[in-house]
Amino acid sequence: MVLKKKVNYGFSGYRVPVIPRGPRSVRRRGSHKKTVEDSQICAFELLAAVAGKLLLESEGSASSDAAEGNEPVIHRKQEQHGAGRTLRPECLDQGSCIESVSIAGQNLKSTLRDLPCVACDTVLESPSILSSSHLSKIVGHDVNFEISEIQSEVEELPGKVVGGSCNHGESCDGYVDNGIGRQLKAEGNHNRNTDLTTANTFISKDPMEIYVNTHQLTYYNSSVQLTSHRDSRHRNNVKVGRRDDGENHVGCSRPSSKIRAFRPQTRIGHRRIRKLLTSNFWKAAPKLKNYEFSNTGNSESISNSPEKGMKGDKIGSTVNKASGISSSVADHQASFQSRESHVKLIIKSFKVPELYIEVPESTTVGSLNVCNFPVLPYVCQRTVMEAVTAILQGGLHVGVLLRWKTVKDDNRTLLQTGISHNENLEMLGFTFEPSSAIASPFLSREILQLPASPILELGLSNASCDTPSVTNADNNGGSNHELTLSPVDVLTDGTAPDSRALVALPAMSVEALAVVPVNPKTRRSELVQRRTRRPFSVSEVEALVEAVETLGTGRWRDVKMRAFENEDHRTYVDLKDKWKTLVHTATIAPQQRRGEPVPLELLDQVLSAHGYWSQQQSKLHGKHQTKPLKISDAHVGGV
DNA sequence: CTTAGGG
DNA sequence: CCCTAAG
Repeated sequence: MVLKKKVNYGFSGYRVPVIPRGPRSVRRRGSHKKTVEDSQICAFELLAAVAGKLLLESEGSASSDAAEGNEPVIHRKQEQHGAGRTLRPECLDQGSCIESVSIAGQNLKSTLRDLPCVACDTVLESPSILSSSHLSKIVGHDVNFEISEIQSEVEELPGKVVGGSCNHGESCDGYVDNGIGRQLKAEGNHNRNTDLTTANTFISKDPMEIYVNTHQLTYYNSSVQLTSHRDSRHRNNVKVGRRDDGENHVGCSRPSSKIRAFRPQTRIGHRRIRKLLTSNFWKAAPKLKNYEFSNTGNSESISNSPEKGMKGDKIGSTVNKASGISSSVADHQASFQSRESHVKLIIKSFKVPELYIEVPESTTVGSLNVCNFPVLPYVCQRTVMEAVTAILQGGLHVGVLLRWKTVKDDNRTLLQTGISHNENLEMLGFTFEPSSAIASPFLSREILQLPASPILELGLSNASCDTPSVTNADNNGGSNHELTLSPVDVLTDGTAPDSRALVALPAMSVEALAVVPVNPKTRRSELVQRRTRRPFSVSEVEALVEAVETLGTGRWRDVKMRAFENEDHRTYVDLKDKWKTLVHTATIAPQQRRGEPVPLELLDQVLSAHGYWSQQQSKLHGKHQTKPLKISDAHVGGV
């Protein structure tokens, strides 16, 4: 808030306003210098949160996934890099300290770790290479981890849970019966964890390794990457977010290929997510036709088909399309004997898309089930874990994208589709779409804002002009969420410089979010809290009045910049609203006024300024805007 | 993103 | 304060 010299006008002569109001397009926007957020701290916070959780989880959990490590693994380097299970405090001060955290009790490790290593040595005759059994296993395995932890909640939430993977083209129609005897089923998933009926049986023996970089949490190399940043606009909240840094890669063993990441819809950043979560989200839910919410009674049955439910609107055409083919799975075995050229694909890693966790200040620490991790007392590990869990537990649908287009025909061969052993695999991508529509709800209990269901896209291309745009954007001060389109820097894993890689890319599924609310009315209060009320102080009013006197009533942004630049909790809309109320207050009888009394003098100023600008506005009507103020000529007569 | 208004 | 239509 900035208090400036009072401007007297109207009675004692008005001073020509500073900036004539011109076309907005012409007026410069002023400096959008938002301080670069301290992403490192946040990253660490996230790490800490996760780490704490993981550490706890790891306690008492066996660690051997070898039993299931039958999948062919190629490119699996550094996987042991993060074998350690401790988080070193020293990292706090390091700018690029990479630590690993092992997570036990979750199957992520084996699955995620292997996921990137999915090598299609065998020829897959079906286009759905990605849906090969390997992937299915991996994903399915992974996806269902920790269901036990949220089981109780699952039971309360209608929704569908798709098995982590589907085999042989079967549709992934796992679902959750919301009845009393609700069960989680994963149809079509004949791999491990096929039966989700007893959800709580999914206890991974394999620790999940997380490589953490203080700057960004990274599930590196066959890992899921999590990065975080802080949104300056929501400093009142604790958030754990992911930044769109592209460092996930899926590799294709094919030399000569180059990697590029493409992120068709990365634009869906915090802001948008927030928007969805805060308003549209709830309203949209009722519109869904493929879901039935019946948490209130009667049948309570819910069924939703990802393919149907995902179609429809707004975001993610890619996603939607992808879902269309996600349920098909190539018959890995059948193609095994083929002697055709093989297309080798390796998914080295992929990152978890948006992890958006927002916790209001008013939330008590206890309610968050705070972890005992010293670093981040206010971020509850559980919250973070649930966020992750919610994203993956429901399973993933895999879609194939070729040159940004969804490959819909599952029956065509890879060759026919254009994915051949000889050609450069151009922009071959995969989409990992969370198949669980009920994932988010689990978080709602303690996370006030749900993370959007993510879609992981694995893109492959031979483009060589990879440009790490992330860096620039990050330094751009503020618009971290706007990182889009730019190719993500390719990580070739050093040892395989020529290998192609699929880059995991995030995307958001709006539809998925829309499906979440079981009971909109209830959820809303839980998830989207109103900002805490913050009555304007007299000094703030003074600053506001002063600014408005100078700038007028139609330039709230400028008013904000001028007088409340450093008060993030006061948006220009707030200022506008306050002015509105001030005018109203000044208009009504003193007896009717409430709240902290505003000095009469100020109210008088409000009144006069309001009157002046209103008049000015009317005067301007039809006149040149470049000469809005002619007051000097015709001094507004005194009173 | 901003404005302008209604809720 | 929130939500939205408009620009």
